[in-house]
Amino acid sequence: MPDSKTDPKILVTAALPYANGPIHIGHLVEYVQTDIWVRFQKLMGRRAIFICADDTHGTAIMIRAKNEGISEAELIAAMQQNHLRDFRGFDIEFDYYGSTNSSENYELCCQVWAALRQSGLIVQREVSQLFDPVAGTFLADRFVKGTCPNCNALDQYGDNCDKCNATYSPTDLINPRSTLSDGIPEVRSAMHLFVELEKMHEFLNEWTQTGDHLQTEVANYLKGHFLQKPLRDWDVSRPSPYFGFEIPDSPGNYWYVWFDAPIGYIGSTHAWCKQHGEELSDWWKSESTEVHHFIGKDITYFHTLFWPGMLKAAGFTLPKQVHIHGFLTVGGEKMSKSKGTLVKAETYLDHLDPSFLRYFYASKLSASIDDIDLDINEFVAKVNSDLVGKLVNLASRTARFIEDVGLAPVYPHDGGLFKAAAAAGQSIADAYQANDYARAMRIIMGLADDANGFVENAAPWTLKKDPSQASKLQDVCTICLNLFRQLSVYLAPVLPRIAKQCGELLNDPIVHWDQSQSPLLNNSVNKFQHMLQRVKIEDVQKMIESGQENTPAEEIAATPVSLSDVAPTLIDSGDALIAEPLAETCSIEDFIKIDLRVARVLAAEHVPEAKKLLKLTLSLGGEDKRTVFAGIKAAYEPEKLVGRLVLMVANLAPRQMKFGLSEGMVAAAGAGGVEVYLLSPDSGAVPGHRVH
RNA sequence: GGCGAAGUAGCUCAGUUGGUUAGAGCAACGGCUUCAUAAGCCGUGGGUCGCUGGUUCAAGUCCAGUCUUCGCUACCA
Repeated sequence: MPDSKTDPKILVTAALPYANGPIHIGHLVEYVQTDIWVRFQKLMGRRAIFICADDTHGTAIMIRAKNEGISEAELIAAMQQNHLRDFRGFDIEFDYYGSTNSSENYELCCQVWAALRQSGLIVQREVSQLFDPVAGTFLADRFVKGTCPNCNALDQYGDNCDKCNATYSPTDLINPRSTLSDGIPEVRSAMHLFVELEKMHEFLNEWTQTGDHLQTEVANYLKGHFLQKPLRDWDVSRPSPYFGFEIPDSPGNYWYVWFDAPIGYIGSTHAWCKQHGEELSDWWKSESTEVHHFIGKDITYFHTLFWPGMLKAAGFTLPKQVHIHGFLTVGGEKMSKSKGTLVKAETYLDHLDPSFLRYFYASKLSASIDDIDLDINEFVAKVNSDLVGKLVNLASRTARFIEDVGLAPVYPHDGGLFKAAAAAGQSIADAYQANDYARAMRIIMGLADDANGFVENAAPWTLKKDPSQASKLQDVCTICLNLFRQLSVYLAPVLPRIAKQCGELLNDPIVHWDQSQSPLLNNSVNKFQHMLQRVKIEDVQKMIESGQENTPAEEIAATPVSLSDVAPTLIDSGDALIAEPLAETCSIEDFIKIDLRVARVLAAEHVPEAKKLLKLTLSLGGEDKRTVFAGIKAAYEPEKLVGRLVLMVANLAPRQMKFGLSEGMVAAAGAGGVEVYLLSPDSGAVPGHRVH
């Protein structure tokens, strides 16, 4: 009977996926990484639980539900089913998968909130924030530029000055401008609640810089970025309307989604506890619990400063470690929808075996926060060569020789192979524990090489031809299958399906790491069945193409039945609109002020020092030529632009940029970066035509 | 701009506290084998360890500088 008060317990979380979209292969880096770690802990016989949930609150969910004509509750319920199905498909095995929109989570939020109040960390104040009347939104500091009030440097951001390092409020800027619309922001005020994080500065300094809670590069990042100056107050409330939990002692205000999302780790644990007759305090207020968070580097700030601060203030168990990973790139580039490389979990599963991706990720993951790259050729080579050629082949080439007689009763002489591989178990385990799966895979595949070399020398196929060698044949195959089983144990965290198949082949389920330390004898051997198909590069290409061809309408058809059931009229996703809400209504007079013209690209060139800009020369016909700097470098090759027609804002006031004077603006849609799509007129339009 | 990280064979990467002719896998090439999912085994070729300088008996490994690449740059979810 385990004593939950004193036994060491390991609580593992992965970041909560946002209920605003499906899981894709980028997300899966983290869930696979975490799942491997948890499975490893369990295989070692440790008490570990894997807790996760959907992150369900916030403006984006609210707007999406509205656009789809369904309630938020319906939206997030459908999305959770979608997520759970994808995770199951990849053998991600949660002990509990909840929702931040649960009664348990609300209860915990209230607890944490009360503690923050009690510690005197919450302050309330009117926030005078710049509001962009053109874009119809409040402006974050980075979206306001103007003249530094301290040194009068031009073109400085709303929070601090590059030139003199002064920090100030965006409302202090001289001649502020919205970078969204170039409109003149106006000051509006609203009541907000803040956590005074600076009061925890000393604690956070110590927690982040000592005790191995973080990778060193992360600790350095925090030190260099945040901890050298006072920590800003954290704005944790949003005024109505907002989809979330209303703050009990502040009616009309809601907790900002980033407040209740991490508390979802605890809320979800609470729900699990109720199911299993456990006490929440044994897990989240206990010296004997190790809390491990796995996250991507994009949310470092929240998990390494706000979150430990909140936990500390509320008296919960602090994380033992926050394990931070990098992003996934495909073919060395950021994943992109238009290139088809932003592959949804569901699309992947339509074409390929989940074990491939689990193994591939494992072979690339280390404790570093560097990005990992999925190169299609490497993926195919690795899976076929390592998994099929080396690993599965061991069983495939020997099992059928001893289907009749089974494993030998005594472990034969194998030249020390099994013993050596058993000894390697410790370094493999160490590598798993340290998140260095790549190292673990290297060691394991080295052992598989040795095993295949043994088969080659022992040549069971020759022994088989001589009936007097039957016992020798049984010995050789017993050795080989035991080496295979040993590797299957080592790989069980990564490849649970192979472990299961190995257990079935040899009539002995793999349940514990220690099974790698002693051979299995005297068991019958079942008829060998293929364990993994080889992967064909055409299948991978088909997967990419099918993602690429997905028009928005098809995309909906590919989303779960439950979602299309509740929103049958859905055609396009609301993502784009959510990302950038509609601007304020404008009059026809306002619109007429903007003179849009068709223009031809006469020349296009790179600006060597600019990260994002291309220098374009545009013709409006006749002698009227304009130089325009456009932020489309990531999306377009200059050569391919020359000659084509574009739309330009022809009467925009010229703007002095670092690299020269820009005399207009080219019209384009998309989120920015690689996702930029220039607009073109239908054929017939000529340079100089005005757009009405 | 600031900060963080990386630059080692064609590709992906190992190289512990500085110590013999710098390693692995994949790819290439040559041979062997046929039990196995055209899998396996043996062997060969290929690197002035980004560049420059320094410390040292000794540097891929430490120090300084420099170049290149990538990522992050907070009230975004």
